[in-house]
Amino acid sequence: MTNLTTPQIPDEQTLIDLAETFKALGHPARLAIAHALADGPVCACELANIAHSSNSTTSRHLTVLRHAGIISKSRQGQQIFYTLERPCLLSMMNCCNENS
Amino acid sequence: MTNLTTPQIPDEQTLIDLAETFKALGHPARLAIAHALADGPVCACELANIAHSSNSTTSRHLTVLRHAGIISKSRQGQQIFYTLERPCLLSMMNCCNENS
DNA sequence: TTTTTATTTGCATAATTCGCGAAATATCTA
DNA sequence: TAGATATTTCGCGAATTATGCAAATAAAAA
Repeated sequence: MTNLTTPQIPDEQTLIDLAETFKALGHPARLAIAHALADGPVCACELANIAHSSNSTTSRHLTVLRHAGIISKSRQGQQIFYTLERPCLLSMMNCCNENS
Repeated sequence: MTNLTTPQIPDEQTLIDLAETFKALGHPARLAIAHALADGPVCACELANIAHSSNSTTSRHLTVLRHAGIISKSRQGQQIFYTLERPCLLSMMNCCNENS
């Protein structure tokens, strides 16, 4: 007895977690940051330029993205490098861009 | 001279539009609504149950999703039916769910 | 046309988000 | 250890978002 319809709507906690991820991507600066990381890890200082925001604001954006599991951080000497943890991000962005 | 690296970060307006889409999906109730529409159009009255919200709140959620281009509306008799305009939504949700 | 059913909007309020400067931390270097 | 560099946290005002009730709209039915 197979089910050909769309799966049931996810349970509430799953929806909350998913919403957190989408919400994290729901800001131009954070989207720019995530996009920039598609090429590989980048340090926080450079990401502030990419986000066109102050260091403090950028740091907050990075925290939001990290809490959503979209990026991770690791120290290398004086600098902190951020890494994209969601390789499918670019295809997601493309999907949202389509006109149909 | 091909470019093997990730494309340039989208221009500001594109980022703003994309961010609006992700932001629209950044709420559990709206995510539940969008997910429910994957099977086909559903009327507003039923979506209120799915969203576990009042009619007025649900109506506002629907407006947000529609303004982001994620859903569309059409009247059928007394009811208004909403239709998913982003078939890739489910795969996007799966992407965000992966643990790596 | 009046009534009923479905949906949206105005309003008020509570909660959240955004952004930056200043202060606090952490690590490296002299 | 003292100083320089990189990053994060704090404080706070401004702007935005979320939510439900009640009123307003829209279209179908009587």
